[in-house]
Amino acid sequence: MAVKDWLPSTVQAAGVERVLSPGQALFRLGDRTAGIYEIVKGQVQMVRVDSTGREVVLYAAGPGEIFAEAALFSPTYHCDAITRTGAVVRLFPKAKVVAEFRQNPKAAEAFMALLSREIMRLRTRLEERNIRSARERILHFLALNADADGRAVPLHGTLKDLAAELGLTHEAFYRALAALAADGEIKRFKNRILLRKS
Amino acid sequence: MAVKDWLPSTVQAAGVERVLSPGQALFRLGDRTAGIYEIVKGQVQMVRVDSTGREVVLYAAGPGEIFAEAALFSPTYHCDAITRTGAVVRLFPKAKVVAEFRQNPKAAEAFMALLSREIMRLRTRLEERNIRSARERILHFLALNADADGRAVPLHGTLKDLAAELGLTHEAFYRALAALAADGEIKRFKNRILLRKS
DNA sequence: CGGCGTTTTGAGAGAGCTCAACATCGGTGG
DNA sequence: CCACCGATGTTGAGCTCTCTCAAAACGCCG
Repeated sequence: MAVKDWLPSTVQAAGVERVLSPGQALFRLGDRTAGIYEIVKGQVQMVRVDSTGREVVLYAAGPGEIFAEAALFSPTYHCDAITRTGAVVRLFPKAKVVAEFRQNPKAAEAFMALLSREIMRLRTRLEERNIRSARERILHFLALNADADGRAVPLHGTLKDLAAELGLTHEAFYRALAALAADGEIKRFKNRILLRKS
Repeated sequence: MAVKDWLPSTVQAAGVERVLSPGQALFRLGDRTAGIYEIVKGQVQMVRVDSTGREVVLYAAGPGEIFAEAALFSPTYHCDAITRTGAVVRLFPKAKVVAEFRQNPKAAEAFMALLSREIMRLRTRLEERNIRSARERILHFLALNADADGRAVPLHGTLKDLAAELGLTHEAFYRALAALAADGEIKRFKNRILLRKS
């Protein structure tokens, strides 16, 4: 998922960092596409303005994420990218990236594989959201994020972040977690959760 | 989105149709990957079995959708694909597709562009689900699916299907639609919805 | 120690879900 | 042509679950 794992070093070297202050736009709808971005720090929102002038958020990207991949295949951007809180991003120039893909099928394949995996991840998260019950949604997540042994689930960010990723308020999430622990379905630890043995 | 719009005709010609009866598996976890599939009719679920033996649905793909793209870049499948209701699918053999990508960078780029667009669509749908209110979620959808004029939204499947796509029960969806129409926010027609002029 | 963000628990209200009944539409066959 | 049937579309009533607002305990870091 991280850029360094798939982008050839020649292209990585061409990455340019840019610091954005709160409220600043990274690009606007109609701008000529510069390349793809990786978020180093902060958050960037993809925003479109609808016919009534209201802002519609397409997506909020966070640290480590790559976004505007579609820019590689379009002459202009199709939405605005704005950071509310300020952010640091790294730009990989379109020309470099596309040239690399053309002369190096391996790199192209690696990129396709990356995109495919991202699609799968997104579809899974979407399916997750179809589960109404907080309890069941959490179990769905845990089942799919368990280690090889199928029991230990490593936790990365804070629980609060995880609640947001699951589309729950943190209160509902904490309560459901507590209930699962009380029922013996899970055991909670510092940075991981253990699922009950079958 | 449809296969015929991006897949080179040489590869398209290699497509093989297959009819699945209800409950039948298209492939199983660990099977050698055969290629990518397009769903012609019916529905196919991607399923993984968790450590407790419970089935966890990763994704449910419907007519017109392409799935198992990741199979192109992996020797084996990472989940089961099963149809509950029966389905017709078309298989595009991995070897043909990959060979085409290697010798035809244009085809590879078209595929990357397709994947990128799918990612954007999925991210948008995910963002949509973060909107709790049925009314606001529907407005979000309408704003982003309006025609060039920004007012007319064409409807494709049934309203019931749309409700499911938005993650709402059809009742809640119908009610919210009725309320929007009553408030003059939208006007409903046979196969489209008109948004109120700004 | 002091301050900030996370984690936790409480109480209440509201929104959407569930179950249910009915209307409407399109297709099928007598 | 009409009766029938299934699926979609629509509305009602009640309930449950999550959200919201609130407050407090906890842990971490300067």
